[in-house]
Amino acid sequence: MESPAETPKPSDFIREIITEDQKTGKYEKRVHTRFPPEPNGYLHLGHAKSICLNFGIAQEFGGKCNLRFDDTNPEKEEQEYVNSIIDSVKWLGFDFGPEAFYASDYFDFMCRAAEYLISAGHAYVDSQTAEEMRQNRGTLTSPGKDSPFRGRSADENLRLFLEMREGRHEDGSMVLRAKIDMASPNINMRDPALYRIKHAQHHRTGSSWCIYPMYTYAHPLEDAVENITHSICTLEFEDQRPFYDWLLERLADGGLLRRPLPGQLEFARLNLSYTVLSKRILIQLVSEGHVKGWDDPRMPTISGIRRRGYTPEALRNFCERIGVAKRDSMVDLALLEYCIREDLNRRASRVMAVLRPLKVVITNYPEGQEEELEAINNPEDLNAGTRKVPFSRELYIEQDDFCEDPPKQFFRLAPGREVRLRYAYFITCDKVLRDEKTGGIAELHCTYDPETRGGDAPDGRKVKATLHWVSARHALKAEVRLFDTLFTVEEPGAGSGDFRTDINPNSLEILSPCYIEPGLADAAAGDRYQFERMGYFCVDPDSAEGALVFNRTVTLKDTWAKIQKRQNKK
RNA sequence: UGGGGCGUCGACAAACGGCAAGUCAGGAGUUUUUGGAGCUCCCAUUUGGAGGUUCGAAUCCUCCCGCCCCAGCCA
Repeated sequence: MESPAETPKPSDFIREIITEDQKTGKYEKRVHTRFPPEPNGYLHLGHAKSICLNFGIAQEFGGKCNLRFDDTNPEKEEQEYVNSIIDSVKWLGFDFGPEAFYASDYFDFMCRAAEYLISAGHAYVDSQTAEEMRQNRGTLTSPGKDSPFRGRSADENLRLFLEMREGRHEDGSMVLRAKIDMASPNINMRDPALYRIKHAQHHRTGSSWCIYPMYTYAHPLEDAVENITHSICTLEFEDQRPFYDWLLERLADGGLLRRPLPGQLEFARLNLSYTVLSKRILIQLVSEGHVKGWDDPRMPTISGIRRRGYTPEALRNFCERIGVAKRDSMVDLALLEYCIREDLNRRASRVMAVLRPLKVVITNYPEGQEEELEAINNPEDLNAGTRKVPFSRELYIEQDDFCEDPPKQFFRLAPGREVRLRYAYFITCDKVLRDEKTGGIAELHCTYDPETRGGDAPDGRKVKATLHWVSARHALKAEVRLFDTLFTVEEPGAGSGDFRTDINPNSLEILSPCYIEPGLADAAAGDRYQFERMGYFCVDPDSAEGALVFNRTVTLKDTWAKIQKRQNKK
C-alpha cells in the first residue's frame, strides 16, 4: 500500500550536522536535545517551531528530548506558566518522558561550579554598581576597562560569594563575574555576569536562594548536566557560543563535567506576517487588555490557536513546511491557514449554518409540512456517512447569497433566478419583501420545484449556484465569533516602532443569533465542523447548555470574494 | 567605525563545481449539489552587485552593497 521508501526525510542544516556527528561518533551515537522555555509566558508559534525541531530530531534519531524549564529569574516566572507550557507541549503531541526538568534543580551544582571557577581564578566578585559595570564595559568599537575589583584573591572572592549566598548583601551590591577579557571584540566575553543577588521568592525553591544564576552561565550547565548533545537555540545566541564553550571546557578541565560536552547550534526564529511573536509584546497584549487572555483565539499562542480550532497535526505540518535555516525570514500567514484548511478539509464534518440570516418563505410548500433530507457528512471521507436535515416552508439563507441587483459574475439568488438549496430543492425567487421602517430586505418569497428533491432536476436543467440553508422552525440558535488578524499590517510595529498603532480594531466580530442545523445540539467544546461554504468552526468553551458558541478557525478559500475585490478595484 | 551571522521566485526553501527541486501565494483551464476540495498547466535564461578561477560557478576566490544580532545584575 504505502511505499515507505518514498517518505521524504525533513532535511536542514541542523539535521545534517547531527547526521555527521552520528557518523563520526562525536557523541557515541547519542542524540539528546532539549526544549528550554522560561516559564514567564505562554508558548507561541515560534516555540512550536522549536518544539517540533527538538522533539522531531530526537524522534528521528532515536534519541531523547527534555522539556526543561529555564527558571533562573524568579521575578518573572510563575507556576501558571509552567502548567500552560506543559499543557501546550503535550497538546502538540510530544512526549517528554515521565517528568519535566528544571534549572532550579541544579542550583546546588551551579553554585559548586561557581566556587570551582573562583578558586581556579576564572571568576571574581565585582562590587561595582550596575552603572559602573555598564560604563566600564566599553562600546561596540572600544574595549572595556577592568573592574577595580578584578584582582581580588581567590580566597576573598570565595568569602564574598559565600556571603552573597548567605544573604549578607543587598540586591545589586555585587555580582559574580567570569574573568575573561574586557577587551574582547565580542562583548559577551567581557567578563559576563554569572550570579546576581535577588532576594526573591522562587516558584519552586521558595526562599532557599537569594542568588540566582544568569542565563549565560546557567544554560550551558543545564545542558551539560542533562547530557545534552545538541543544544539548539535561536540566532541571537550565536555570539554567546564562545562563552558556552569557554565555560564548559573549564569545568571539564576541573573535573566537574564529563566530555563530550554539548554544543550549541543556532537557527532563525519564526516570524509570521500580520502577527507578533515576541513574548514581551504578547504579555502586553494580555495585560493591556487588547485581547481577552493568553488563550484568546486571536493570539498566536499555542493555547490561543488551539482554542481557535487548529489541530496539532496542522501545526506540526506547518512547522515542517516552513523549514529550518539561518536566514531571517517572514513566513506568510497564508501558509499557516493552508495547513489548517488542508487538515480540516480531510476530517471535519460538514454542516449547514446561516451566519447572517435572511428569511425565505417557500410559498408553494404546504404550511405545517416538513420532511427530512439526506446530507453527506464529508465528501472527502464517505465513511463519515450521512445525516438527515429537516426542511420546511420557512428557511434561513445567508444574506450574502441574495442580491436584488446582481453584479456581473454574481450567480447566487436574485429576483426571478433559480438556485439549488443544498441537498433539498431548486427554488426561484419571486418577491422581495422590505422592512417598512428601514427599507431593507426583510424576507424573500420563493417557490420550489418538487421534482428537484435532493437537488437534481429530472429534466437536466442546471443552476449556477448551490446555497446552504437551515429550516427556521428546527434551527438552533448560536453565537459565532469571527476573527480577523490582530494587526492590520504584515510587520506590526515596523513603521512606528509601537505595535499598538497597528492593532486591528475589527479583529473580532460577534454574530448572534446565527442558525445552525439541529443535529449539533450535543456538540461539545472543541468539536470542529465545516459550515458549508463558510469555513471551519469549532465549539468554544464559553458554550453553555443550549447556547452554543462557535469560533471561526479559518474561512474556506473564497473565489467569489477575490472576484469582488477585483471588481471593486476597477 | 568592533565582533558575530545572513543574502536563491511575491513568501518559505532545496541545490554541497555539472547546467536553478518543492511548497504557499498569484494566474489560466478542467471538474463540481460547497464560487470548497480535486486535477492540469503557467509563474527565477538566473541566484544582492562587480570582477576572477574553471571546459563548466548559486556553489570556489577578491572587492563592493544590503539586512539581522550583541554594549541587562533579561532570556
